[in-house]
Amino acid sequence: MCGHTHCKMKGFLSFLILWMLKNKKMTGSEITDEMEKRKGRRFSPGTIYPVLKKLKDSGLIIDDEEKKYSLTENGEKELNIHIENFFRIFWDLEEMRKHCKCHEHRK
Amino acid sequence: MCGHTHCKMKGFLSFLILWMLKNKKMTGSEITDEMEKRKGRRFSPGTIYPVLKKLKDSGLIIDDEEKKYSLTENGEKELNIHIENFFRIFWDLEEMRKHCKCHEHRK
DNA sequence: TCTCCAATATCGTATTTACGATAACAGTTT
DNA sequence: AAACTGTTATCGTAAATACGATATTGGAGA
Repeated sequence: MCGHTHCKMKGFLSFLILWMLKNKKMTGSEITDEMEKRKGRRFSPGTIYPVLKKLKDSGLIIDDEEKKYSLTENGEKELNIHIENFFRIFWDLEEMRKHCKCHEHRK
Repeated sequence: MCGHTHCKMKGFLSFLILWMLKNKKMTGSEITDEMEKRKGRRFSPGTIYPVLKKLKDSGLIIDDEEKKYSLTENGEKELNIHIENFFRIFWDLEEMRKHCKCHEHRK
């Protein structure tokens, strides 16, 4: 997939994890699977779990006996802030989408 | 602006610069100004100019006598790839926007 | 020409993000 | 209990991204 390009756009993994957990409790491996669908490439465990640990230590997510993670109240607040920022930065997303005629992925 | 949060979401600066240049020739300082509007915070010159240099060295952008940068053909191609990837990763943006009732920033 | 000023550029470093390898752990099956 | 398997977790390191300070450049005006 995605050929060799120059800007790698690192840096929205924890944001996406928060977003995914907003909709559904998930385990680490479920998160890994879902991320793969989005990115096209599989993140290594050495990427996912440290992020989960960081988010947990920061009090943004918690896990239950089954290792299913979900958002805390703070996590929810922080997610909202991030979404706000995100749409301020990318305020012209619609134009961008039109530009490349991006056919809805995954509908 | 944006209070202290945990995930910093670095990593879309060169992407955004390519996108901005798609629409309009710009100088370094114009790019800095525009980025400030998006991010809410001013990037330091030590951030902007190295990125411009990298993009130029990679043949994605060129500058004219007036130091106005614009996309090359390769730059255009690469931008399109990035946009494709972007919308695959964030395929559920609409849901996200609805979720936070993000009032359109900036018209 | 000389001075001033903003824009541009570079340097060294800090921080963040991600990787690969490997280890610990839990549940199943034999 | 022992071996197997997939998930979870940690460690050290590499790469990407951004910062702050500083240097350089190129006019505009005195």
